[in-house]
Amino acid sequence: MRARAAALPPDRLPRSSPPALSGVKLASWNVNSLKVRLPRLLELLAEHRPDVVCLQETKCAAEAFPRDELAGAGYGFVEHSAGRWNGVAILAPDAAAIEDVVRGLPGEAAGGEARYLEARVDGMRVATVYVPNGRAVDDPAFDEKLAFLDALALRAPGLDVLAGDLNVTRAEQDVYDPAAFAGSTHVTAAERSRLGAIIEAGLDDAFRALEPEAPGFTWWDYRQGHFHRGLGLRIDYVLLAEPLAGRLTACGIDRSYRKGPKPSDHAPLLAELD
DNA sequence: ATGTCACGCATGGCGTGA
Repeated sequence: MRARAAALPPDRLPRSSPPALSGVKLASWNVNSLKVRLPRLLELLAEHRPDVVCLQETKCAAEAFPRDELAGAGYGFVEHSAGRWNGVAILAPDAAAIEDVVRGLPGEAAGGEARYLEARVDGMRVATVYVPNGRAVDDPAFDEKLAFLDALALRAPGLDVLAGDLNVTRAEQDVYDPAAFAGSTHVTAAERSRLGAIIEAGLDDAFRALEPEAPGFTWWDYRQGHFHRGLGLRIDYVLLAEPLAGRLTACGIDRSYRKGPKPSDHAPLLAELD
């Protein structure tokens, strides 16, 4: 190795020390129960070694968090939890590097639902979010979903990274069969315009920025073999403000975590910055 | 084709949410 390197012209010699700026790897995953998904999460941490992990639907009370197991995997965390429902968390290898934690989204109607958590990690203002499902367009929960998205758009300019389950498809290409979703939540103009406002606030859609054509589904219904039939939705996002957006080098969905034992109905989304 | 999964209790079966 040394002999080969020494044969290179001086300007192409390898650096004698690592570059001052190293890459950053981000992950976002709706785990649909941290307790049930812990083995798969530990698998993901070992395989990808992300620098920041945004989790949603932990469904885990704060006192029940698997602190020791995560520490054993080399991760610290902060969480915002509401017992059996919802729940979000941010993980990072150095717990002390997770600072200025804010639980809850300013302006949200039901802060006790534990759908939003912010922290500064490695100098980045990072938020993890689990937007309300909305149930049905004629349900009061749908109006609450729209109000939550409005509040998110107001907060967006203060963020460097917004990652999570937005429960909205950005466009028709993010839906396996738009006809099958006629009249449903997740595809309406009201929801999409609000997601558009979040992006317009300065947060780039990392996956779509790199993959203009790929479906990029992140969720598949557990029923009817939808995953194996390719019937999914793109409802999970990593959104990046500048200058991070300009450093984006890769973004993808690791569908292997939607397979195998005890999968979540969501697959993790991974992004790399140089 | 409301066909799966996860929660927690009115716990070994059901209501609720997704």
